Order: sequence, then structure tokens, then C-alpha cells
Amino acid sequence: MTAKTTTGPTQAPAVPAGVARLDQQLCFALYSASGLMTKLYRPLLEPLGLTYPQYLAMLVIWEKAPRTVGELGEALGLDSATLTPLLKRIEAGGLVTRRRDAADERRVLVEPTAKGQALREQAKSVPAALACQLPLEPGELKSLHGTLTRFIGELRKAAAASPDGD
Amino acid sequence: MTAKTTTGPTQAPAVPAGVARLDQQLCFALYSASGLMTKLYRPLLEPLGLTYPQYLAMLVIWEKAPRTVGELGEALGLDSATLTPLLKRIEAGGLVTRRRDAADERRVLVEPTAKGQALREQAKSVPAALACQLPLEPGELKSLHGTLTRFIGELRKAAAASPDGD
DNA sequence: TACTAAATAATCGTGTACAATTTAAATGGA
DNA sequence: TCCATTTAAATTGTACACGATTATTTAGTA
Repeated sequence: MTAKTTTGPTQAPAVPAGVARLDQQLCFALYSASGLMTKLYRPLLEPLGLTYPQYLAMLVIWEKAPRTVGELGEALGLDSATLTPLLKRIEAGGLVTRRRDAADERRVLVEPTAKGQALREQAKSVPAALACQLPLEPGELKSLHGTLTRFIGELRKAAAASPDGD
Repeated sequence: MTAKTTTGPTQAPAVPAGVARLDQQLCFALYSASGLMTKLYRPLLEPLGLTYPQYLAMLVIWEKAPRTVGELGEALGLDSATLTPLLKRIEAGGLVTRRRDAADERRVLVEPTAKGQALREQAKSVPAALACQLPLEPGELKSLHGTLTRFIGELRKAAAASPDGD
């Protein structure tokens, strides 16, 4: 059903050939898988008082702090319009502090509080708990992850190359 | 607290071992890849006046109509809280109609208008245009898609089995 | 020094997402 | 027939997500 010319004189079939079926689209597969994974995380993160994007932000902050908003955005692929309110929420929850960098007043430094550090201990059990629920073989997960990582690298290059459709 | 006792006499390494590094997480890879793909679609969909979720909804509607809100939600993995406003927006754009099913007044039937059908022709070029920008070999894409599809099927089962953490 | 350009967050407006609740309609008994 | 139960959408409240703009600060340069 691929090599059809569809330029014949007769009425073209009113067709699945033109618009790809939803379930055949890689993009939709990524979209669905991402949403389902977020749902799997939810019950694990709820006891910690974190949403999934907040958990990702905390992972980056735990890894190295203080970090600027820009650095967090780089690591997470998010911009300040998304991060600023998210960081304000976890600040309101007492997990991080935000302060202007005295050396460069344009920057805002984000750092975990004692409570934020303590949460790290609880959070350690999350990846293992989640892994138990993943339905693929470890080898397959590894392979999937590897392919995705390469894919993401290429997509980022592509996005950087034509951010504007130039 | 799976294998490591962490009660050893020496200071446990202050470590990447506990909290998985962000770039090693499959879940984050899915999250990033999904976001990047949406960005790739944006410039292709903008001329059509559609966002990416709206495009997905139109794909389902083009495939078979009329469809109820519930059927669309099933196909897309979204619930009425997300779909109702989305459908109202594309209705406001003149692409679909929404009406109560006379046979069962609880249901709402969604159907493309003539304008919505016409848009389908323009939309046909989108998948090919996008495919050109994808950075992996066709074989790899196929394999990635296959793995994801299986993964999604299993995740859905898992989500259905314990929607509640029972 | 004064003045432009670049960098950095924050803000604004629109559009998803989802849990929980509400409203309305259909269904299945007593 | 009447009523409890179930089903289907819509609504409410909170939280992302991003394009575009704005405000502030720093850096660069004549």
C-alpha cells in the first residue's frame, strides 16, 4: 500500500494510504508511551509530594547545586516560562531556595534545602519500584533506551539547526 | 532498600548509585523524545491551523466518523476533561461539528465538516515531510516503533490492572 | 563615559493534561 | 412505576508547556 501512484483517472480510494493510521505513527507512540510512563510514576511520587516534572527537576538539582534556571532548562529541555513557576511551587513546598546570584544579578540560583536533601533519601527507592513495573525484558529496555538516546541527540541537532523553519 | 544494606561502618559513597542519573532514565528519554517530536511537527501543522494534539484528534476523526467523545478518548488515551475543550476549539475553527446522539442523549457525536474534510488533503503531506527530518535509518525507526508499540500495550495492561495502586 | 547589544529570568496568553466532582441520561431491578 | 446504579460528558482546580514579549543586568565598544 505504499507505491500507489493515486494519480489515476478513476476516483482515488478514499483512503488509509494518504493519512497515516494513528497506530502506525512513531510520534504518537512516543506521545502515548510518555503519558503512560508518567501515570506509572504518579502513585510513586505522590507520597513525596512531587509531580513528575518536579521530580525530574529535583533529580537535576540533587545531582549538582546550586544551578541556575538556565542550566536546569538546558538539562531538562524546558525554558524559563515552564521552569519559573515550577520552581516557585517546589520552593513553596520548602524543597529548594531561589536567590539572585550576587556575582551576576541576572542569574537565579536554585539549591535544595535540608528538607529537599532529606527527600532524596526517600526518592532513592523510586527508580527500582518503577523498574519492577516495566513490562519489557531488561535487555529490551536497554536497547530501547539506547535507540531513544541516539534519536534524541539527533533531534536536538535538527531542532537547533532549524528552530525557525529557515 | 533492595540489595544494599547501607548500614556499613564506612560512609556510603555520596553517590550517583542511589538516584539514577537523569540521562540514564528511559522515562526521561521518552519524555524528551516526545517533546522534541512535537516541536518538529509544529512548523508543519501551523499552516493547517492545528496543534499536535488537535492533529492527532483529526487523524482519528478522519479515519472514521462520526465518533463519540469516549471513542476518541479511547483512541488517543485522553479523557473528556482534555478532549471536550480541545474539540470545542476545533469546532470553533469550523473543522468539526459536535451534537448529541439522538439515540442516546448522553453521547456526543463528533464529525468533520466540509472544511475539516478539505484539510485532510493538505494534511496528507505532513507525515512524509516529517519523515524526511527524522534522523534514524528507516529500519531503526521501524524497530523503535515496534518496540514502543509492544511497550505501550503492556503499559496499558499494567495501568488497567492497578489504576488505583490496589 | 555613554550607548548599544547580548544574556537571563520573569511574565503573558493559549493550549494541553488529569484527578475529582457534577449533571444528565439510560438501565435494571423491586 | 419508582428508584438505585451505571454510563457519558462537562466542569472545576491545579500543573505543565511553549511562543512571544518585557525588564533587568552585564558586556562590548567607540
